[in-house]
Amino acid sequence: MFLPKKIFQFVKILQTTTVEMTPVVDSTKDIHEPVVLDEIDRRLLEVLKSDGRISNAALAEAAGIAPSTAHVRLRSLQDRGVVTGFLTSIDQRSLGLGLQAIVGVTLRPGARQESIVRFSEEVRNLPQVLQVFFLGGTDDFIVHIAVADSSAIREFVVEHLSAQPSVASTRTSVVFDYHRNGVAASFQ
Amino acid sequence: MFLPKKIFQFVKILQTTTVEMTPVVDSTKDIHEPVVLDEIDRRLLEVLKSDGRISNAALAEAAGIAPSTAHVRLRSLQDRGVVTGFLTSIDQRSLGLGLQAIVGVTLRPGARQESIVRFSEEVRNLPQVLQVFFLGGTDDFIVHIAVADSSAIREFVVEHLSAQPSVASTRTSVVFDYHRNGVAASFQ
DNA sequence: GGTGAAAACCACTTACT
DNA sequence: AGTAAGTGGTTTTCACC
Repeated sequence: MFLPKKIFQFVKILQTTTVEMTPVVDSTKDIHEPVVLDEIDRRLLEVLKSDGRISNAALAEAAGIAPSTAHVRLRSLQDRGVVTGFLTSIDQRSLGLGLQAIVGVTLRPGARQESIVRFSEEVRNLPQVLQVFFLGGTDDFIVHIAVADSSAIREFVVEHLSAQPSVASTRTSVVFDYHRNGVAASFQ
Repeated sequence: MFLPKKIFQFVKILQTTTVEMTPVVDSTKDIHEPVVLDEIDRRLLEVLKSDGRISNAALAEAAGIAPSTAHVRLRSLQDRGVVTGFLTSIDQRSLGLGLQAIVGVTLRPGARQESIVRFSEEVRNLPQVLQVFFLGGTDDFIVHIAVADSSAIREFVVEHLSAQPSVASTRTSVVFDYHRNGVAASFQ
């Protein structure tokens, strides 16, 4: 050994330290640390929930704080993952999609996990699809779609759902009325 | 605005258990005049759909038009009812609502219309409720809720759904995963 | 309907408490 | 963590094409 014993030990400590720190940093990505929201945060969210395009000045006034504070607060909410995006509510009829439906899908028990994953990813990226809920219960997932007419519903179900080997059955219900109170973030 | 008229029509359809969609479209009162969207409108909507807080300047550039034009266009889309609002997507866990569920509700055939109307209006304004779909099919409507834990699901179902005399049965499914492509406007 | 220019307005940073 | 002030940029109007 060319290094004195003391230095060798020191290096060892450094190596140990490095090895210990790395997993801690990595795991923080997955572990959801609890977000603490105070009264002002909640007031900001309450306003933003239904008016995502409000100006910072108006938002500040609604929450009773200075505009600069509101600005910092909102960015903090985004950084902490509380606010995950700003969306525009669009009347589907205007897009020529005057009919909405809920399709419940039951998968075959024997379906391979990989094919289910690939299938669900395909489904949720189809243009007709507004939302997909993956469930534990009777249905394995339900799909909320907007289409032009009833034949387009049938077309969607036959082409993209029933045709899949993983799918055991589907159950379609026409949406007669729809009401939304808030927008939940997609699961990460 | 809760538009009792529409609900009444919906209830009527349910009671006759005939899946007819024609009566739902109100042909007597406000006929929905067709909205014509050109290519620029569609480009604006495509951008706004997933970024409701984009600056007017950036929106204009994305659509290849002048900021002043984009401004007029967007206001026109709002005036014509194509864009019905700007919303903020909020992570429900941050609000202490770490569990989501879908509850399918079947109504008793003999339930009186008035009680059903009052009931549905109550349900859709509950704080736990994210969305309500009124359906023609097995379930009469389904409710998407976000709550703190599984006991809160049970509490919600028992207190606000099962307790109602109009309700014949409920079917609850826990949401394991959720994906949203766009936000549809609540039916008017 | 689309645009450029001007005025009003706002976002965002900095310095300070 | 909150605020006030400043500046650089943006929204919004309007006359004109």
